[in-house]
Amino acid sequence: MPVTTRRAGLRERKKQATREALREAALKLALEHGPDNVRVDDIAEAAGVSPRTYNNYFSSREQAIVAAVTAEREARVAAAVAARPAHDTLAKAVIEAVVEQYTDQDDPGPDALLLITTRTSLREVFIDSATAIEHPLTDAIADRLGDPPDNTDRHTARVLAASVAAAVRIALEQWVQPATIPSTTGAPSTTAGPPTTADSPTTGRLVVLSGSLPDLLRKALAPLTPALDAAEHHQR
Amino acid sequence: MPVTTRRAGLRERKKQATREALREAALKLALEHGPDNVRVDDIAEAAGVSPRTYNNYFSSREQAIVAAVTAEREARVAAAVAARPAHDTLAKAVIEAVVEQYTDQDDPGPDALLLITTRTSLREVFIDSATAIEHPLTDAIADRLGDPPDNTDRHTARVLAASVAAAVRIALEQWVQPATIPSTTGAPSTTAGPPTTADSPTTGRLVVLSGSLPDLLRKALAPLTPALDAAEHHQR
DNA sequence: CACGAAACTTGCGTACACGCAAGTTTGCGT
DNA sequence: ACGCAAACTTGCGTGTACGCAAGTTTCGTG
Repeated sequence: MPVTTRRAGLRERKKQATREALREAALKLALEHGPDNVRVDDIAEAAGVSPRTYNNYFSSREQAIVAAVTAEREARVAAAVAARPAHDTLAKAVIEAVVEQYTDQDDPGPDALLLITTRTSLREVFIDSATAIEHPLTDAIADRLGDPPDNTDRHTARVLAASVAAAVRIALEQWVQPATIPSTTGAPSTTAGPPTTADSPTTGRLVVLSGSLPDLLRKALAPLTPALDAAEHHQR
Repeated sequence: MPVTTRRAGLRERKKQATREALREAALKLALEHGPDNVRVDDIAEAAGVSPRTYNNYFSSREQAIVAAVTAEREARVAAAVAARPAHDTLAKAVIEAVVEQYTDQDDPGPDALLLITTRTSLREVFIDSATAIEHPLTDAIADRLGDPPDNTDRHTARVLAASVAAAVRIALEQWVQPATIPSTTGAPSTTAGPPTTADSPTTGRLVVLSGSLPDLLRKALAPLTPALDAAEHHQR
């Protein structure tokens, strides 16, 4: 092994480079030509890989664009929880870590956010991206609860992490909500009819980000505080 | 309007009939020829509709098969919560309703369950089906909390419902888990490589349903009890 | 330093999802 | 009873997802 490979393998770095290239190419093209006028072939070409390779990294066209905005928040949230002082309540640690990581976003740029909030499919993927924190967060919470590392169950930690993820999801949902929607409460297949047309096609940026994200996050996480506290007290 | 149309419109009934026909056709064919040897065209043909219509009812091939097993559990869970006696704790109402509805399943048949647990893609859709209870459950919980009906926020109810859904999802996940998996902790695109091969292709029914579903549900829901209780007390 | 295995890329082929613009059915108002 | 509008179905066309079986690169090891 020559000194040229400084850290953690060349392979891994190339992979990350490709991933980032795809992310940024996707976002750039989407901003330039509009999200619907970008085919995966374009993204792949702009990133210098084959279209097939694109799908080795992202399983849908929207994921790449959204990934450019969310970057690797999942891992960072979990790390932030672990980094909170030990005397913090579990509830406080989680809430502060989440708010912190979603606030000091490395500014995706307001244009990128507009892009995502405008198109329904992008909104959905963006909102669902919150569930990605579930697994890392499970580890972080289990750690704080003092769970034995070999314990494969970790019921409580898993449920709490999933609940936190769900709360974050709801906060994001409210944040990017296009003002007041008509109805659309049921499952995606409730109406069944082909009038599955768009929501606001050329309405042109009427979406307003309702409320500040930190506030929404705190409000959404507040109801979970009792559960987090209880888990903490019960465990020790 | 002649007396022939007895209740709730002919249109609606036809739609439900088509939906059910598709569900059952999908399950039947999947059981006969194996889940991979069934194309949507086959399902559509067996149900007597065009392939295009299939996608007006289900947005993926797996959804129809899973829907045949889960039927309309979402709505029934919400109804069950509303039906619990008024003196019940919110926590108790929710837990009992969930357990009840997932226990007295109109027996999908063990073969159907095996089918779902065997194939990874089916497992995923099945597990995700738990999130469908979120919206009905939000209404039911908001109702019990005495939220004003015009209140469009209902932060607490939404978060609690989402958390319950997440807990149910985790219980189902554990229930259909194929024994002990190696790792697979990260997001679906973490490994990135095309070695995206199957998990247990011809292993032939080695999956064992670990533990009884009611037990798993109660264990998963238990950590949320404090949050449910707190919401209830705070609201009145 | 060379070699073999494992990881990754890529082209190909197939199946799928879905917008669109007809054509058909249902249901409601008059 | 008639007719129109909304709901639903369907064929078509395009773009997308992904298994497979090469070809290529990386990496550990003797």
